[in-house]
Amino acid sequence: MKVLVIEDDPLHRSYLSEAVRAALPECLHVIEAENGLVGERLARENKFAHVVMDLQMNARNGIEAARTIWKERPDTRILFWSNYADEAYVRGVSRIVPPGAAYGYVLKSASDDRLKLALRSIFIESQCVIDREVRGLQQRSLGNSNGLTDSEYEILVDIALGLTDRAIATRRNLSLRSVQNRLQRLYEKLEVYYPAGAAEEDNRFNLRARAVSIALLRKLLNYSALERAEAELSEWLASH
Amino acid sequence: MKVLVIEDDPLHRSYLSEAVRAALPECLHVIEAENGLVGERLARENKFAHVVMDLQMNARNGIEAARTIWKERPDTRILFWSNYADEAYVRGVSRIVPPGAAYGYVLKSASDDRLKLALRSIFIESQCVIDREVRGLQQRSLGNSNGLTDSEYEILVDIALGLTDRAIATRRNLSLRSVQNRLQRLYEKLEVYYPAGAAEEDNRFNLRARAVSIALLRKLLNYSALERAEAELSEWLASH
DNA sequence: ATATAATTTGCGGGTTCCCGCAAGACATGG
DNA sequence: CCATGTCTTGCGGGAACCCGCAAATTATAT
Repeated sequence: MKVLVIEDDPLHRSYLSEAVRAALPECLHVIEAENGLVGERLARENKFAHVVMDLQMNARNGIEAARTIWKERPDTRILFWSNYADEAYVRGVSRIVPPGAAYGYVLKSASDDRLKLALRSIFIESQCVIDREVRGLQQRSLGNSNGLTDSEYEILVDIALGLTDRAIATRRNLSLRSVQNRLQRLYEKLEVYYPAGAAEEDNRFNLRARAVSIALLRKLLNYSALERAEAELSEWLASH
Repeated sequence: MKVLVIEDDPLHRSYLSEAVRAALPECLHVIEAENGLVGERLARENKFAHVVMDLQMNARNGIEAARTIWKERPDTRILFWSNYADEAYVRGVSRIVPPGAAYGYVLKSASDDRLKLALRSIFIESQCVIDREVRGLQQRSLGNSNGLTDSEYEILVDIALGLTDRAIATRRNLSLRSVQNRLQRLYEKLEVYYPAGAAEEDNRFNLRARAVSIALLRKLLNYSALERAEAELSEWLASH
């Protein structure tokens, strides 16, 4: 068995390699990559079936790397090892995992044992291992209670990118009014209207901008999500 | 000499303590804190004059911690050891450093030697040591060339928080038109208008929202800056 | 002190946003 | 089949945004 470790922090990288070697004595080779780009290349050249990677990396973000790896070999088993359980990350991962693939999401704050157990479960038993905290987010985002639906999340990203209603309408093939309709529901979900005990008559807030602000503060959005969305947008803009 | 180390990642924390001990043999005690809150408390109780800390921490962000530490003892020497040189961080630090205080800003990607040299320069020689990359940002943000002035940055933060023009006007003691004036200049600086070779007639972008988006992508703003601004805002809202 | 530049403010208007109302489209289930 | 619920679309209008123009104020420099 060979395992590819993709992580840009040197300390974390060596810790992770050590953990892999300890948890998987049957693992003969542990190869390290210091960012997503190198990771993608190594995965392609050496046909790794087992990968463990960070999500937040400078050169190329973990979600991007995972997407291309999975696109080329959908049966690759990937364990995400991240500092954060931002909903933006969790959504990003859920969006790209191929049907039936085995993957895992473990927080860096987890204990040594949890990490090693996860490594064995995923790479040996082909089982999905999702950190409890992360699991909670997934559930909540499915069950409507205070979680955004896909269409609401989509339009949230669109206004965060700075698109006008009209631009969103043409991009998503909707009428102008539908876009505004979805925005209304987004504003309700995000509780933009009366920010927890404020005055009633004066709207201090620009709803559109406030929605983005709240989403960022609640970590429904983060830098990496914006970055990906921006890339998709410029792609779409190019094809008019 | 006693040194206080504030860093929430265990691996980085022990690495940092080790570096301090190696660079400063005259240092008798190295005390560790695992987040900003604990760090503040220890600094207050033990009257540390030498602190090295991370900026991005969960419980309480490094900038907040540094502000309260400096407020209580302005002669404290603080070395910031951060993963990122986001302009948002650099601005945040510049804003709180007391006049004449010795401080440093070193990136985690710097070599062992650079870190140790910085530790000695600041703690022994009382000299400021700013990473070259960070220094570059500071210069650029002072020299107007493509950098935002303080008032432009201020209004950027205000629209990122989701305030209306009117709300900004009352908060900053300006007329409505002045607010919009500043916004115009902000939009010019951020190049919101014609995004590098797009169509001429159709404005796909909502300028206000796009400005925030661009600022986030360029790291003029980040989560921690937003968080601080939000705290200040709710304080101001309370006092009407 | 006077010229020059940069900010601030008011006015007016075109555009976009925000949304109530109401009618159609679509699915799900009895 | 109809009932019910969710989603979409059009219309219309009030509010907010964006900004050109021009006068007044303030800063900066020579």
